[in-house]
Amino acid sequence: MESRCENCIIRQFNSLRALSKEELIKVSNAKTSKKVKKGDALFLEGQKLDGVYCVRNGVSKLSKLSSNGKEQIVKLTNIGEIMGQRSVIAEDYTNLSATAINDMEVCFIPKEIITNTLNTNPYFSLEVLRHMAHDLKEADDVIVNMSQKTVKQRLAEALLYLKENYGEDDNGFLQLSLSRDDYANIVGAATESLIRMISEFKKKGLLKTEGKKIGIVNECALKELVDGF
Amino acid sequence: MESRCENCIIRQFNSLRALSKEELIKVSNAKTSKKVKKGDALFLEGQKLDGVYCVRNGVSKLSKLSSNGKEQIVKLTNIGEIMGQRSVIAEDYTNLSATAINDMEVCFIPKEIITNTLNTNPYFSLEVLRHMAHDLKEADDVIVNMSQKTVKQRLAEALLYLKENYGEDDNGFLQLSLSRDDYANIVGAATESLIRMISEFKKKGLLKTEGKKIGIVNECALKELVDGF
DNA sequence: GCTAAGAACTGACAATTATCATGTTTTAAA
DNA sequence: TTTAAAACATGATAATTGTCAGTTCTTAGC
Repeated sequence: MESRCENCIIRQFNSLRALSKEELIKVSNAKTSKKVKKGDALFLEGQKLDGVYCVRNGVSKLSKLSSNGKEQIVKLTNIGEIMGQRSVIAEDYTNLSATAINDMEVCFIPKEIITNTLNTNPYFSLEVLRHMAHDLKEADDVIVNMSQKTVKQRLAEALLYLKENYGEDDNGFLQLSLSRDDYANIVGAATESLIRMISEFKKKGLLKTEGKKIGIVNECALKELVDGF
Repeated sequence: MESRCENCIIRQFNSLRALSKEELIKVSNAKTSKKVKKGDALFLEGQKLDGVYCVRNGVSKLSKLSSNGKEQIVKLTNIGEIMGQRSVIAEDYTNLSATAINDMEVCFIPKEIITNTLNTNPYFSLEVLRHMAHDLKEADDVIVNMSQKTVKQRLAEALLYLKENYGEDDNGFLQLSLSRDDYANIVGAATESLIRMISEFKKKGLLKTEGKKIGIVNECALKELVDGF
């Protein structure tokens, strides 16, 4: 009982919305659905991708290993996002690994369909271009944050981002629950440093925790922290 | 005595090579040439661009101010590169400032020409897409470097990059001469720290300096430094 | 429910990097 | 050529962040 792209609301959020009905039918016929368990990899850095992944459900982290063996998370995906575009377009190995943070449903679209459509439908190209332009801008922002902000500021920013993008549960805890390790790899700090910072925020009444769950208590204070007090 | 894009070798290096003869003629008729003095800005962060700049000569830095007032250099341009694409495509304000590092000659191409061509020539779109994909990959690499490598490693990497991309003069000094401030803003460190590091490298026989000029003496040692000794 | 594995956490300490203060050299303009 | 401004450089010190060594808490599998 496969669902059809033509009826999929999610495509409104990504570049597939630029496709004509005929093109969508082609995509739908070629695509395969896939379930990915929490913790499993969708693809690994350095692999060659045969297509792109469209996220129907769940969240994944895009990360890269540095030469010292530490992981750096470059981006978290949202529902509707397409992963692996960069690599397919540049006909290049992926520069990032994708790992499911919670259980995911994704659709795999073979690269031939994508490249064909890019060659024939300029609206699609343009749409992909816009998305990539957006990613590039965000990447620039991350660069500046990494080099100019303290771990404290980057953590504050990350927490606000998580609330903004993935929401919170009924008890005011962040919906997306990451390990402390993941937090450290987003912020770009040692896990111990990160944990200490969370404790500090908790002591100051900015956060609350319950097991691995984290909740934002004083959002304003966090926002002030982001641009140095 | 304006030169014509049709005869310009430089376009081989950028996405304009995907244009047909007729399209090139249109571009050439619409473009204006411009000289930019060392230190002058081509555009500023937050501006709306009416077109893109094609670099004929000289080098510029693309940078962003962080909230603490420090500048972070995100990228140095090469000859043939097109600046401002991201902003024109996303119909967005620029997220970066562009400043000439030495005297430059650039061609300004109005955005209407660019967007029109994007809408009608899928090869052009694809070519732009490839370039943007490449930039995105590089940006990811910078993120990882910023968060996982030490200042020492990032400096070593920057120096090797400068040699690789802009060459050295007859006496073995880097052709592109940057201020210590610029180095600090590339590497993402305080200027004093950066200067200290250069002194250290010099003491260890990795570099030589003469005024502001820097020359690489022991390239192998620098390369080893990049991935932790 | 018990238990082992792995997260989460804490402390002590070391390394890295920033800041402030100050002196020296270079550069460019009068 | 002089001179003021800017760039370069160094020392002393403080702040930030990482590392190592360990303890406690959680959780999944038996």
